[in-house]
Amino acid sequence: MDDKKIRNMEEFAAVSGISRPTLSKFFNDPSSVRASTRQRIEAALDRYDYRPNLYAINQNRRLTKNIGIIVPYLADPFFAEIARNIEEHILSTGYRPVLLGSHGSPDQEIENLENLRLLKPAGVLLSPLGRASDQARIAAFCEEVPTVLFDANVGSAGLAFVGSNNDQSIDLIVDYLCRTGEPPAFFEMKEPSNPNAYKRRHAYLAAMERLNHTPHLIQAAGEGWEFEEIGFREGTRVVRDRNLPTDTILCSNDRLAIGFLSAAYEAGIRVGLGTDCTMRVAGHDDHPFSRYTCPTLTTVSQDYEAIARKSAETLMNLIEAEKPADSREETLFDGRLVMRGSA
Amino acid sequence: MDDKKIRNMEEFAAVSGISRPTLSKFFNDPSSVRASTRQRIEAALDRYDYRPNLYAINQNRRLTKNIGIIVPYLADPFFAEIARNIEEHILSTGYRPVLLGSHGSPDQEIENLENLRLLKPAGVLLSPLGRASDQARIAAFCEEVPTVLFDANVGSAGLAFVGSNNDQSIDLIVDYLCRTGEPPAFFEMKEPSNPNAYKRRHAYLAAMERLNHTPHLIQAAGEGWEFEEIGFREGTRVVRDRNLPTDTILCSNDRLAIGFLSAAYEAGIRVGLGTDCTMRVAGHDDHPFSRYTCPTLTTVSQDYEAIARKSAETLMNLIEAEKPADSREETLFDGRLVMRGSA
DNA sequence: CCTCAAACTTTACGCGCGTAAAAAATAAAT
DNA sequence: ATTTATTTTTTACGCGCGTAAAGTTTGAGG
Repeated sequence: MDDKKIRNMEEFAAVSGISRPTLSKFFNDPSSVRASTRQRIEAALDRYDYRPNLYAINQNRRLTKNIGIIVPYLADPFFAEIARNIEEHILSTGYRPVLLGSHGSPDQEIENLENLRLLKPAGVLLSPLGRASDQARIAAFCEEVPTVLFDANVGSAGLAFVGSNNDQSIDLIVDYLCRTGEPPAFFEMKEPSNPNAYKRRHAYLAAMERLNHTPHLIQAAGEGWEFEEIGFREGTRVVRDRNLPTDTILCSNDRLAIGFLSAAYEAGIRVGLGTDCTMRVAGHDDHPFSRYTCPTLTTVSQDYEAIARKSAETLMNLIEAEKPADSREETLFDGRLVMRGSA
Repeated sequence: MDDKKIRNMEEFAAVSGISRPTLSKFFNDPSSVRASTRQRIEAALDRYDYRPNLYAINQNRRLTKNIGIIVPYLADPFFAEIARNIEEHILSTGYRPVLLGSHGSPDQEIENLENLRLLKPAGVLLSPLGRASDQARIAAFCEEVPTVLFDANVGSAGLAFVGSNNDQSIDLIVDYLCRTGEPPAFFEMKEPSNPNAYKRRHAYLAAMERLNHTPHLIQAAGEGWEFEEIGFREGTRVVRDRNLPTDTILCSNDRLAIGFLSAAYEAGIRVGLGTDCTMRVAGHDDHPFSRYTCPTLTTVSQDYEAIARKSAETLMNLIEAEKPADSREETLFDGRLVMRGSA
């Protein structure tokens, strides 16, 4: 590695003996130059360390190789995990992922969109906050930038949607719970921030009706993304009052269930399937922590990997195709029952 | 909002009646123009929506307003949380945070550094992987870009370090555990990836010696960042073998403790302070989930907010000062005992 | 060896903005 | 009203790269 500093493509052209336009072609797509030329360039590249100026490259492009990824809450391992998966897929296609978290705040979400717009991204993968989102501005953004929504739908914004099939997954676990014990009550937030929560509520009601059981909703007050806290608080109330028509609780998501299980433990109530247990609790999502709750949490898995892959693939196809796409594709992945100790 | 599209600063100068160089000054620092001029510009800004081209702005700058933030593992809520705090501080100073996660991979860590270098950031806040990190390349990077390390130290790279005082915090909890029951054994990974883990081990040994107790290390095999999994696996073994000289376990971090508690629960061992409990378990970090374990986890808190604030402030000071800094500042924050149900 | 398409070189311009220098306008103080 | 310091305008150049056009070289196939 020669220590001479290469300041721009001109200088690199001089030392490598390749003309600047050819170098430019190479950096945009190495396979676009003759193999022998590529080798000469690559040889020069590891003698002199030169990388094209990112800002100069993108200044004249209408679109860059950036792909924006926005998730509502990075401190939630579910989203951190799915974001990680998406990043990998983006990288493997030669694009550059740019990850932004909205911290549960609609203002931050809009600001993230604004900042992304300045980056002139080729496309965006957006998991919106949901109910709190500024629908109009998200829709406006989607008009300008090819955007695929995942996990949560907001109106019909975006070119496509990838999520999980709440009808199927809730049906699955309600069915399981009814087959193996008392039919479940449904534990959720009264005013969920996430649209999936509404779908799950309806799916629960429908499943119970189908099985000829009386549904029972337990709705916790509370705002924001501190689901464990809310689950704990309301769970404490539920087990104290003991006026449930059932011993089985299906939580709208695992984070609520984690809080609920903690509350049950503190109250001295044994949860699970053993003869000494007086309650069953199930969740939804297969959250990374759900295998370490006490007892381990029976839940329905969301296929993180599949959602990440499909979202990324769909976006890349739309970008490469360049045509405005004939219709808005919606892909829903089925959940899989994960039987553990709690139900 | 007029619908006429403004394509560049030239056009915005035309419609706003302000010359381009003055606009340029304004966008770099609104307070650098006369108040009346600023008002005219701002008036124009909300009639026409124009934002300067990010790439053109940065092309001619040696440094940008970007601040890189690299954490070893974004799916760990501890790092997600601290990153969120740092982002807020950065934003409040008018800089732009760029968050990158290394996914526990040294290669990814180096790649993150490379990518950041292309962004010409004004500075970087780096929480390195630790033992697995490519020390030489990190040191080289720190020579080029003003970098402040946090959470984990790597050699003496970087202009400053901000972390927690493991000596103090471990001392604190060992002292507490010894005062209130049997002296603790120390549960950790045999070859921890994080340098804090080594400090904590030594702090434990020193504290036990000071209190005239025989130390006892329980070292779990395993690699990577799946600490709960490792804690669960090794915890299962520990409670099965039952050959401990003590009923008290101090875990090197909360994530190990979470796994350990789960293992104890599965084995039917009651952990906590009650008369029916046969074991005490404590952790370290005050991980976001530690208040929802069963029982709730007694631990030592790391002051997330303080570490985030101090890291950001230190970096900003170094950037504004521009002088190469006389010495490498190390700031360690004390832990605070968080007494919950497990010990 | 020749042919010819593909790949490369040379030359040149443009992108949107930073910024320097000199001239002009404005605001504050005498 | 005049002086003076501050701010703005005018003019002009440069940054590093994309890319178009025209000319030249390369190498595969006959």
